[in-house]
Amino acid sequence: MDTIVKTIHVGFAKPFGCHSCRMKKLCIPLALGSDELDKLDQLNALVQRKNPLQPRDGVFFSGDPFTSIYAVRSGSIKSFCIDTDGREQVTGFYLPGEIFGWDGLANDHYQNTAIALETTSVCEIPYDQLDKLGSAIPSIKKYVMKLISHELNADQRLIALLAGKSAHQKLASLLLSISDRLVVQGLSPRRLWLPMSRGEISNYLGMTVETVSRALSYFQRNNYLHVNKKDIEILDKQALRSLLISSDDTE
Amino acid sequence: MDTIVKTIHVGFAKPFGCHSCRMKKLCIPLALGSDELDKLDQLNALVQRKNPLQPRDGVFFSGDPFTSIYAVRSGSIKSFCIDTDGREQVTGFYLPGEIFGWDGLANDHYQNTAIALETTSVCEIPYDQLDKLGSAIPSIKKYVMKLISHELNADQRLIALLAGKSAHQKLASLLLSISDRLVVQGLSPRRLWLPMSRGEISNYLGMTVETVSRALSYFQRNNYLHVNKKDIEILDKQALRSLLISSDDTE
DNA sequence: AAATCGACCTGATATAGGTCAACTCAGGGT
DNA sequence: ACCCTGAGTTGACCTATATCAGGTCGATTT
Repeated sequence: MDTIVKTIHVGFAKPFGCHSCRMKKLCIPLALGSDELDKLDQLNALVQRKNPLQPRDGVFFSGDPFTSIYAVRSGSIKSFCIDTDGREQVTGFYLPGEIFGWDGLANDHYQNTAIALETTSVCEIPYDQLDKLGSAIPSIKKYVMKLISHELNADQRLIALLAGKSAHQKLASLLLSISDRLVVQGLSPRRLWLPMSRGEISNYLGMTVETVSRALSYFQRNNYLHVNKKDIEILDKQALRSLLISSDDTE
Repeated sequence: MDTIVKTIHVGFAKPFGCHSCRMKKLCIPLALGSDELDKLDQLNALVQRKNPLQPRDGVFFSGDPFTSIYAVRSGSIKSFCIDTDGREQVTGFYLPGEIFGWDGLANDHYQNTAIALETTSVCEIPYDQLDKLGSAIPSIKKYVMKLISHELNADQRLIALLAGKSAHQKLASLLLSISDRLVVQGLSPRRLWLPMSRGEISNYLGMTVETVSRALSYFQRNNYLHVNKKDIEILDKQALRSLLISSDDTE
């Protein structure tokens, strides 16, 4: 089966390429203006679709030479680094249509390790080729800058969250963020499946597993959510949002 | 006086340009390889040296259209954003030779506000011109990417700090970071002047003023530091470092 | 089906750091 | 010289969250 797919891929225009990818509305092809859609082939040519990853499989590891950025096609990715005292710090979760791997740019080596949280497929986009394409197509170049800068903004939002918010606020913020990102994929904003463990959530948000668990129970008790393991249904999105806009955390 | 300086600037090579800037070893000119130093004039041509800023003066404000990045020439800058609940969150401090303003790239508008912490002079580098120069000089383009990516890495270090470290560790980390950054300026790593208030430090590190104050007192009691208002002398750098590598926080 | 294991939840207790309040000190204005 | 004002420090107290210690449940192995 695998070899058949490979056979089809090799050679001419890839039938399963960016053209037919259900993420094309979110991903790099978005860089192309409507008058440049003919250039999609050029973009498509440099994207390497990888074999599916199993849970815990790595995409790249801290210290690896930086070669490429990656787009999530399906599944999900967590990235993390090991800080000075050997502790693992989760720095991001990436869902379908999202791009990761920029952190390697500064030192030509990835700072983070990126692993699959579930069965996941990613597209590899070699950076030097993307860069060349950027020189030829200004809209690509501009879009690349935007993607990086977007990552910067995401990190700064996380900084504000970690520096200033309570456990309930942090968790509400993460759930709402995931919900929003499911919406742009065309999925329901109410039902969500958390691909990461409680431990990974707690690490990302700078708290303990117990606190995450208790916060989820609290949200459930107050009918903000219905929680069933990693399956979450948002019952009262407004309540979660209001946790964030005021400091009113009281029941 | 102002007009005289302007007159001198206009026309040919600027006598106070990048050539003579004492930060040129740290700043954008670093992008040029030794065989490209003749191109420094091109770079120099697009840099606009601004009049000195007074404390609290803004360089740009959240929401302003993104036009330029900025380099600190002397003095210091803090950048901050206002998050969902109206709270101010400090996202960075910038010392001489450091570049700020990248966060505007994502939305063509600055997300942060940047203000001077003391009497400060900055150089404005219009982004579209820098970008054009990048197309002509590959080393510039590469360097620009590195600068942005550096900012990403800095944010991720801050995330790890905020998510996982104690108050003592956070403060030690900031002090060591500032010390390191003074060294690259050729200044003493032991004596430092903190241009920001205790409140700004505490906000940046996600804690309260009182805790910052107590942590400084603790460091002083243990002869890690000598503290005199904003004047800090590092007496035992190794002790501060060891706070970071193990979780051994005990006296 | 018994045993093992890992992820998650919950309760009891401890503590780091937040909150509140008082005080000092250094400018700056009049 | 006097009062303000705002930044910083310190102490007393309190609370959100960490820590510790069992539990439950479901999946996997034997």
